[in-house]
Amino acid sequence: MSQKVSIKSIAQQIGVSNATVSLVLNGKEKEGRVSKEMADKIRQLAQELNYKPNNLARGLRVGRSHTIGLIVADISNLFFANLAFHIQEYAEKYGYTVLIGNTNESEVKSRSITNSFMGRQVDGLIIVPTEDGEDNIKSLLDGKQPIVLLDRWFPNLQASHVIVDNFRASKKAVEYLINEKCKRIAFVVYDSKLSHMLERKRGYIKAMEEAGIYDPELIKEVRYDNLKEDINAAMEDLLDKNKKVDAIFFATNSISMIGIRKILNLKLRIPKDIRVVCFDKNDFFDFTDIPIPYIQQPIEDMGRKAVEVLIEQIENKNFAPSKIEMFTKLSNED
Amino acid sequence: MSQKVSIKSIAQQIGVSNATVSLVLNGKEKEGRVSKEMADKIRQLAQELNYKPNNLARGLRVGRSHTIGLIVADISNLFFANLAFHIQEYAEKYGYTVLIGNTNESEVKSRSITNSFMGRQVDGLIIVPTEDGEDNIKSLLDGKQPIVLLDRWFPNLQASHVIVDNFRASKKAVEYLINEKCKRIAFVVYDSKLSHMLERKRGYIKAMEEAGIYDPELIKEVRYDNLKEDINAAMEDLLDKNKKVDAIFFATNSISMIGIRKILNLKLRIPKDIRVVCFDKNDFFDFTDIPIPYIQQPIEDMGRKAVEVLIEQIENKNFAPSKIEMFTKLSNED
DNA sequence: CTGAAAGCGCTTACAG
DNA sequence: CTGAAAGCGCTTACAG
Repeated sequence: MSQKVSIKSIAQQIGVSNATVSLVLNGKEKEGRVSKEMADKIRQLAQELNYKPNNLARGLRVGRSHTIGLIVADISNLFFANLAFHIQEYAEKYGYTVLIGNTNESEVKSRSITNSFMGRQVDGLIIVPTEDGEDNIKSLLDGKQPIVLLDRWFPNLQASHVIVDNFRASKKAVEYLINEKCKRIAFVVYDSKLSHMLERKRGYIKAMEEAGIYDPELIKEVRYDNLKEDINAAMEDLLDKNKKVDAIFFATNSISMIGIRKILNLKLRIPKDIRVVCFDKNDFFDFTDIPIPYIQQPIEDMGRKAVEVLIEQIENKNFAPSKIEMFTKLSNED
Repeated sequence: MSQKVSIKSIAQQIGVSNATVSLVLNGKEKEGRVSKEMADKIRQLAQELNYKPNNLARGLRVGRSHTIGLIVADISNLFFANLAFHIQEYAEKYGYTVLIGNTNESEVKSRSITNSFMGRQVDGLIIVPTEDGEDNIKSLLDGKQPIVLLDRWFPNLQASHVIVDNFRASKKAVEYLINEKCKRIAFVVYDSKLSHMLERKRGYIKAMEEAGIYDPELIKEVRYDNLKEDINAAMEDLLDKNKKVDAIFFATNSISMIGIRKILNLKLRIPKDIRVVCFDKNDFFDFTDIPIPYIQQPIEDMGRKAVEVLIEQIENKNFAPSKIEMFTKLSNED
């Protein structure tokens, strides 16, 4: 029943044109110079009939859907879930609805989601790109599609992005450990060519080199699609007495999650036997006396900025790309 | 550029009608009895021009958007994030895209999301309803809108739902504690009239009564919008020596998260000083030697069922409501 | 085998 | 002050 109420049906009942009803219902009665009485009559009937505008039709007509697509690696990862939450909140504030897609770090999946979202006429995309995603992003850019990359970006592309100071953060985290007298600091990181991983690795190496204690053997690269096994193997290797590793820096929350569990399973104590620092926090940090300093990302601000930059682009197609790098801090500093 | 490729432009370039192009591109050439040559020609040009169908327009015409709305309390809560993940996966399998909204347990927010989603012509809704949501659900039902309630439901409404065996699970959890010789078992639960909370409370009371150890003072109700303070106060009261509480059953993961932290802050040991059982797990359970049995919900299956039931309804409007109650188990049983 | 037309619900020039 | 018409991109009867 109520589904059937359209501008047309209201117009017919009152005996007025569709245009008049549309004008009034969009609060543009002044432009249309509709009489106050008629406007009130229309509004009242619309209310009575419980009229709900069809935004699909509106979008088709005005060429804008007021929908944005958000493409993340995995919404069930806390980092992305929090990002998604804030992105939705801010998008809503600006009158946009958010479609969410999960790539699971697969570029094939990423493309199919992109296509599906484009088919749904999203006005723009916020994308956490995958490792082989550069070509796809490039063609979106070429097609003048408003996009903003999030968390990761491609140095060769003129795409807007919102990221954190991965190099600096990583370097600081390692320097903190060095300051705490650690000499053999290991680094567990994704085997990935993505910018954020490369930068975190570069920060680690830089700090180690400056301290004159860099040893490539202390870097362990793990694969996303074999994560648990790779991390466990890496940890067993690193924690071998002969390696004399006295600290481990984990490059992401998903890695630290598994890595720390392994340390505890091996009955090693943190920080007595080994020190630990992580990029990003995990929920469980709050539930333990174990001191685990971590690099804090400004998740809400990242989400907000991503939305704002995207909407700027949507509403002004000639907007120059915004490249935003946000600051992180170590959880134990002020 | 590429945005501009439509069925019409393809039709014009080839010199054929829109209908023919539409038929071919939808693989309905047999129905239209289009010649193989023409069909190939059309397909090829569509490919060359990188034609992407406009699903908004299609949806407007056929009266189905192939979009479903998912309304949860908070996507940054792990339970809902996991549900959302699986719901998206299954929805995609059936060719549906998912819109996600967060109510933060506010019925006002819930209504505004519902309205927004309806305006976007979702084909159906999967809803985790809020406390005062019954009226709103009822009117959706009256409007023949396909919906399925998730996690919580309203006994008085003929609405499809996917829930778990809250009463039984709760009773079993308490019986487990009783079996472990606990006598003063407390229960921390939301102050809520929602079905799942009432059932969990009923299960607790039933088990306590059967054992002849029920004491209303052992039940603490906490408010969603003052969660941390209420739980901390409740815990301090319960853990007062005079109360002799020897076990606590937490009714949700969000409650146990704060409650357990409080126990640890008070330097009490689990299970030595106090035993704990939870509804739902938290990430950090894996990172501690503390034994915390919890009631395991079949999250993926819940998501899958919700999608399947909804799509059944969408595709067959006369489908009778499906009321699905799924089994949980205690994490330490087989 | 294919075209012409109508219509989904809406908005926006244009005309009077 | 208001109406008639066109058109967003698509699909579906209908006609030939």
